[in-house]
Amino acid sequence: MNSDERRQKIVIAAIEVLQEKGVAASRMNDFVSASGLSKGGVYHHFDSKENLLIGVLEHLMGNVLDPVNMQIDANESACLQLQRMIISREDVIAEMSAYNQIFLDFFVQARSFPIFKERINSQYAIAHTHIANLIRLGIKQGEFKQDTDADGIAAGLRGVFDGIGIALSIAPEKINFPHSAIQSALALIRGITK
Amino acid sequence: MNSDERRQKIVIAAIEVLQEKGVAASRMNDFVSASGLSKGGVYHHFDSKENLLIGVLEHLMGNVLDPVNMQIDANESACLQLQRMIISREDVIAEMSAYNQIFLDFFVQARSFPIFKERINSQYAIAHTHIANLIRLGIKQGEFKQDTDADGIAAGLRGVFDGIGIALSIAPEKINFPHSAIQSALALIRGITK
Amino acid sequence: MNSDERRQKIVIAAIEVLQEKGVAASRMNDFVSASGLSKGGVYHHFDSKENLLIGVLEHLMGNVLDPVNMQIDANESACLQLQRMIISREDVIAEMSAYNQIFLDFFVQARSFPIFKERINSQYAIAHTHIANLIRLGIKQGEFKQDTDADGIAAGLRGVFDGIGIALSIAPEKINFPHSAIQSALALIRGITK
Amino acid sequence: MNSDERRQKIVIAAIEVLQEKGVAASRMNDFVSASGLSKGGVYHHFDSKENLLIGVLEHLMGNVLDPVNMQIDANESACLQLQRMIISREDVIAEMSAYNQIFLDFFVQARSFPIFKERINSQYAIAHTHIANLIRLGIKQGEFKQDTDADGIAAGLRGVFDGIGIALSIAPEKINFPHSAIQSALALIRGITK
DNA sequence: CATGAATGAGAGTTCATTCAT
DNA sequence: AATGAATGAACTCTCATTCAT
Repeated sequence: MNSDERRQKIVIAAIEVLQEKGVAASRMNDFVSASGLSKGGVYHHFDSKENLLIGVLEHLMGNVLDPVNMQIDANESACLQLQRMIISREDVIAEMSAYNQIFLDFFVQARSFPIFKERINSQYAIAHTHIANLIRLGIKQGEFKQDTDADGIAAGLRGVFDGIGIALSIAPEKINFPHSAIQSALALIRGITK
Repeated sequence: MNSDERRQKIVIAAIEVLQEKGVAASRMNDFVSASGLSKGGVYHHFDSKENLLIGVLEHLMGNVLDPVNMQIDANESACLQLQRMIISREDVIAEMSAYNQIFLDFFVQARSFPIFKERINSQYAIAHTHIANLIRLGIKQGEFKQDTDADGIAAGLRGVFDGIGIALSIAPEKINFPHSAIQSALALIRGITK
Repeated sequence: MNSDERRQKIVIAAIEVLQEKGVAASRMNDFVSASGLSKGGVYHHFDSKENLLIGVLEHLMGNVLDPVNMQIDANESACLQLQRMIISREDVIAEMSAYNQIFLDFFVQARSFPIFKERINSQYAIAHTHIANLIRLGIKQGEFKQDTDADGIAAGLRGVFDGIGIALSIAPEKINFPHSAIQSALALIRGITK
Repeated sequence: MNSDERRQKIVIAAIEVLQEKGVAASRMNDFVSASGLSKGGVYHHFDSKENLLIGVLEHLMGNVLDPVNMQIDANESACLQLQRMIISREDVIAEMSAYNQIFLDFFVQARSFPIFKERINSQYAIAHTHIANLIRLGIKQGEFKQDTDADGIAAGLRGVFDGIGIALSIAPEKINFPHSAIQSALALIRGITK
């Protein structure tokens, strides 16, 4: 098994640990046990816990979040583009359900791990700016109300998914995921439509 | 100073620490320093870090979240009641802005502190049920679309506030809090209105 | 209640704690709670934990061990004097049963509390010397075997009582206290009799 | 050095500490210093102080107490078997002299460490039952007096050794160990012989 | 490449004692 | 005399990281 494959395996094992225990409560030993390697073996591939967590973050961001179409077509309805983005991602969102808590966790931990902060922020900023720009396009096109707070609504849209994630972890029997999240997001967009 | 006053002071000092460092990175020594007491002095009032954090949680839940009107008037417009709840809480929400991150943090940490989970869940469940019931009332009254997913939208509403909180911590210059959160929430409600 | 009475009450409450928890595991707070006074109240009467324990030790040694007749009559059978000492103390021994563990505990702890050591040793030495002298008298009188190791047998006699105490705490259903202890002690004396 | 060897070394170093300071006054740091390892090094092999003490207890029980012949020959004189057991163990007893205090200490501490209690009790019960059974055999064979209290005498025999241990720690100059203990034990047996 | 024993700074907690009231 | 909040040194234990093998 080559080095990249080993790293991949360690990261995937670590994700399982993180899902079960959360970022703050996961210990290097937990990652080591889950990896099936020895302590030294893991450290051979990731020279610190921080770097392993960054590896996890990049794996998640690369494999789960990446395949979003970030192109804006200024000549097409912004509303349709937003809806398409949300709906087309139904499968991605379903897949994300398992990782949603880890993401939220990384977000929260980012405050005390400056290196996470940087990476998460830039990733977050890209998505946020993309959505806010679509909303601004919609305002310009006259589809959305003139007084719409593009950044506020963009943040709210993101929050809808986090909120569903939280609700899922508290009362899973009440939440139909990802259907609920998509319905809430679409309702939010409807709410800013003229 | 009597015991209740002192506990209150310790909790308030701890909240400042938590705002700055987050739950996972806050050490008992930080709480001790912030309190102005000695280590033993703090332990005299809270016999473990966990209990101090529970004290913080209860203080926040009692003082910040409590004063919400949980009465439902079945003869009044559900939509108006929802809007009033959101708008009337603008001052509470503004005050909460400072605590929003701590709440989210507690949510995330709840996985590794089962005692938090219990308390947060029950509090969360109360608010969630209240909002979902209002939405159901609106559906019955014919104000909201018949196919509205009451629990999903209720979770989404909650998420809007969390999402704004996250956005605030990442790009505070873009977010006008609490205005953005309220606008997003109102838009979401508009989106389910017939 | 005057000072002496208060001290007495504190000591008696402390003895109950010591019986339940043992010397090493008993905390000043336990003594305080048991006394019914406040922390400051107990410290008013005993200015340290060590002094309180010494108070307990002296109470036990004065009230439970004191009333032994330490007179040796060189003209009377040493064997009879020894037997009388053991038998006449049957009631004291029965009463002691409750305190036996505390005594043993103090003996063992004496190693790390030099101030106990001194008091316990002197008390122990008095009893040991008395018994050893009676045995020596018996050797001289020709009642006991010439090669009897007076100090060894004296220590063994003491040990019989400690041993019964240990057995009591492990298998109380098998031991008829103080009968067993007295029978063992008498057997030991018989064993050195010509 | 492999794990078993290291554990052994740590235990042996700890025994020296316990001999010097006693169980209650021995700190983890003392065991750490004595071991020559770091704090973490010791904790790598024993995950708590309690487990290290259990390791000590088992080492002592396995290495010092184990090699007693626990066979009873119903066709041989019980008295001879008892005497042989005591005398043949002279070397073991001499070796035990150094450990006797630790044993007694563990007995006393057993009250506050329930896990010790269990292990000590079972070990104690085995030895006690063996001796009591030998005494009962002697009664049946007509060697010992009919009214002999087998459990009481067995406990007394054990006590003789503990008592000598106590006397040793208080007045070592007077006690010829293990000779005294053996003489006392033999005298006790003689005392129940017809 | 891989192992796992070892490190040590620092975490949470305890507890005899003090002292303003 | 009595209170109990407060002190702080000392305790047990944790855990990311290192390094000889």
